[in-house]
Amino acid sequence: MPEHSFRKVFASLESAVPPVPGHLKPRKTPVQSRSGATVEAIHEAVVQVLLTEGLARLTTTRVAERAGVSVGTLYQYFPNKQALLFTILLQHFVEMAEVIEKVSRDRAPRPLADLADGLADAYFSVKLARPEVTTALYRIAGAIDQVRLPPDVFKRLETAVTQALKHASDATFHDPERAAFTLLSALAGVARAGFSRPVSDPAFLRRLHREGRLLSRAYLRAAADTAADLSATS
Amino acid sequence: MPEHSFRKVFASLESAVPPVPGHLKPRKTPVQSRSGATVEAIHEAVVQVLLTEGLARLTTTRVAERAGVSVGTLYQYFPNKQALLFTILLQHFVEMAEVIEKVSRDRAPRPLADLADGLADAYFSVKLARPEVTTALYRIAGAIDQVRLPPDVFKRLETAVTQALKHASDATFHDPERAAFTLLSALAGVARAGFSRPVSDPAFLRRLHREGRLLSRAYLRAAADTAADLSATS
Amino acid sequence: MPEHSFRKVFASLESAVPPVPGHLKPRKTPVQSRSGATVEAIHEAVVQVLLTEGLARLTTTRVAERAGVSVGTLYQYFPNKQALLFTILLQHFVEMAEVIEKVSRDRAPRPLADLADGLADAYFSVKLARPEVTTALYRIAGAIDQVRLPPDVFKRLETAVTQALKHASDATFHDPERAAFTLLSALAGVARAGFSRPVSDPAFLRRLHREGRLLSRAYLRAAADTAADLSATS
Amino acid sequence: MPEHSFRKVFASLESAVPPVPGHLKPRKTPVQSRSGATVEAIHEAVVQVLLTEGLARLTTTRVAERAGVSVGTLYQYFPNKQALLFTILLQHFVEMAEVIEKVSRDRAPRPLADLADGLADAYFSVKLARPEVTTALYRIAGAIDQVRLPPDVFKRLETAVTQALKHASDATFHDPERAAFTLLSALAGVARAGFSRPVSDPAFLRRLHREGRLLSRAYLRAAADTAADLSATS
DNA sequence: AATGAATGAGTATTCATTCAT
DNA sequence: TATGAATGAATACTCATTCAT
Repeated sequence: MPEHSFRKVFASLESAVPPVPGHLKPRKTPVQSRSGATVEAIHEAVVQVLLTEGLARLTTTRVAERAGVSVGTLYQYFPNKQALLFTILLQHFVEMAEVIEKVSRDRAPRPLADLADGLADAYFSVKLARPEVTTALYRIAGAIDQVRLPPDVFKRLETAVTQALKHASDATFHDPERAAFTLLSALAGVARAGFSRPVSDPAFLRRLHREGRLLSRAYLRAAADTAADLSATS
Repeated sequence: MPEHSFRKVFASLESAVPPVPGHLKPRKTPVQSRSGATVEAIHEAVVQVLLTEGLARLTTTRVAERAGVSVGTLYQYFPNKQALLFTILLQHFVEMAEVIEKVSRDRAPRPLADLADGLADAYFSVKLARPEVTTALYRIAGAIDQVRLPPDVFKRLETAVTQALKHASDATFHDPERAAFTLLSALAGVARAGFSRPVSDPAFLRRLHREGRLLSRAYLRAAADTAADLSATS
Repeated sequence: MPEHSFRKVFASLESAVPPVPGHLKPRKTPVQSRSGATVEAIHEAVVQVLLTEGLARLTTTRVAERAGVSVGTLYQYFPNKQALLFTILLQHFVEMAEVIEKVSRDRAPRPLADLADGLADAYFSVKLARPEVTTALYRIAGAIDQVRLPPDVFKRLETAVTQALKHASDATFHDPERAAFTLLSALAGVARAGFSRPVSDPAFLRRLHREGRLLSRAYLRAAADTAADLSATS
Repeated sequence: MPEHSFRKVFASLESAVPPVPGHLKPRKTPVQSRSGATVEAIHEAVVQVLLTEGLARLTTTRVAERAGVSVGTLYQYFPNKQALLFTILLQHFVEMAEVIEKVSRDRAPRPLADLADGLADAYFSVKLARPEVTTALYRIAGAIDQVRLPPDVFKRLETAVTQALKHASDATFHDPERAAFTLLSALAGVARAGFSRPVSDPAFLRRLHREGRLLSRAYLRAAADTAADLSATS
């Protein structure tokens, strides 16, 4: 019985920032086709500028330029610079959550080892989908961590993993939230270290993925209520 | 035989930046006691400003003020603002390396489980020594991820862990560098996630540490050459 | 015989700006009822925005929004933002002139005291009709004092007062323009001071009016040709 | 017994703004001679830019340029643009207050007519001292009236006039504050109207002054507790 | 050595105005 | 005619860095 649930870690973030900070919401919903394209172009421009110029040189003007629009237009869709970064980070987290949710959803319980692989695969599939984008995201992270992402996003991720853990056919978790937190953090650490390099080498990234699997399996097996103990009592 | 050694991960950083970028070296070596005190005061001031004001409000003038010296004096010891941040980060890494080196140095080989705990303990002992400082360091990280730390520092850390792994009395590693890299990255991920919160709760930090141990033991056991173990049993 | 007529004061403004600056004229005369309504709505919107948001937040977009039309439409009726402010100020002056003209028009000569009261009453009746509008107008004043109102407007006001002074049955003015100028300026000063407050208190405004009367009577009596009267009696 | 003293007019301003708004205070007190000269140069530059370019083109950069310093230096002495305008306006009011205080201070009671002239003379002496500065001040007024001058300044002015009125040897005032308010407002109106012209003609300004005297005498005589009534009772 | 005043490039953001639809 | 998305010039303010004293 944990005196301080890991769920609190994320919960504590909630008080600091309202669920969806008003000043970070897009100003207008892009309904017209042109608008949609513009927003997309700006998104991509942020990534490009981040990759080629770095966070320090990421100015609103530069992003607009790269996107082929005027600053004014940029500000029509994003209330401020933070929102620019925020959006692409948020999008990434949502993507991640969706993929992880799939691991256990609509599926029969599976052996823990399978789940562990599934989680690692899900995690790295998103990270590896567009390596440059992932790299760009790590550049951003520091600049955002003040005005944090809406805690919902974190919670959703954590919950997705927690759910997956409950789907294990051959293991139970005393404190699944804690395990979910640690697993996610560890995978994040490995991914971050791997992507914190100017260039991403495909072969290296593949190995990174494999290490992630190894880590996932090993940690989860260790964190589960040891079967050994249970069988011993019988 | 890895087609792409993990050592390369850090080595690849070398090309981007000269080993010890000249413009980040302290301008004068603090030989006099007064100078030493000044540098120390500035160090501490950086941490304090970071903690109380945040990265965005960390200006050279403010740091100088807090340190009780003039900006001019600050620039006598640090060539630029980057160097200011750089220095305290570097110091942290050196500290970390020293502690990890102690794990295996001048010691007889030990069981892997012991080593795993020793490494996790070493890692968290540094992180938990001054939690606020650790928090401050994570704030910085993003800001200097452009001008990276000299790869030596990373390599030294990685090497320290690698050496420790070789000290295992009951396990061998096919690719100890890889294991060292993954272990360090995973621990870093857990620590980062734990400290990326406005307030650090001692109880939570203790649990973080315990999770680190669990992770360390589990991963290392899994990463070790299982084939050897199997042949031993036969 | 004044070596420098007070009429010149306003006349001197003429050289600076063409009588009715082309770029401030409404673009189209609102002949249709719909157009008339639109212009009226914009007028009112300017006042409302000014009152609720302040001059600094008076943007063309905001005015259009408040008026329930698009910016484009606004620009169909007003060539630029200046014109927007200009128009409502102009309207106010015209109103004022009309009311003051009534003081003496189609009326038999009256005692100066009566006229003085009449002028003050006229002046304040306009200012007090919609106190919030008056307040809004003072907010604007500074913003357009560059591109001044067409001097005609001032002249018309001054002339109206001058005419009234000539209607005095018991006094003559050596330089009625001068007296008109001073009286108008003084009343304007009192009104401005009174309205330059966040909130308008009805009781206070009533007293303001009374002071205006007192001022008007006192000044006009003093400014009238007392010498002539005295010599006449002797 | 007025149900709403005129003193309230100014008092009501007090609640809106703290006596000396922190963000308008000069950042550093100019102790060194160079600093003093710099501040003075900036002061003068504000006036010059206002006169030659107008309020709309009064930018901090432009002022700094005109003053022969960098923007940075300007901001070393003035926390923001408002403060720039604020300062010269404040200075003007202080000057005005000082001159008006002299009218009655250290003086034996005098006839009301003398005092009236004295007040008008004081008022216009300040306005006419540097006509261009006065003109510049009127341009500013509009831009400031949001963040008002510290009410102390107004009160000091009002008090000075009130005191003077009490020094009349041949008249008493039922509500001297009210009279002070009206007189000041009226004089301000006349001055404003006179200076709201591109060019100031000395001859015209002289006449303005004379009208001010006339107005002052006439109003004060009328506002005083009528001697007629008193003599009537005797 | 120390100081801190001066510098000025750099940046986020606004808003009047236009014009294709 | 009406719309409102797009434009981009303009501006207040900051802060790393220098250098005369």
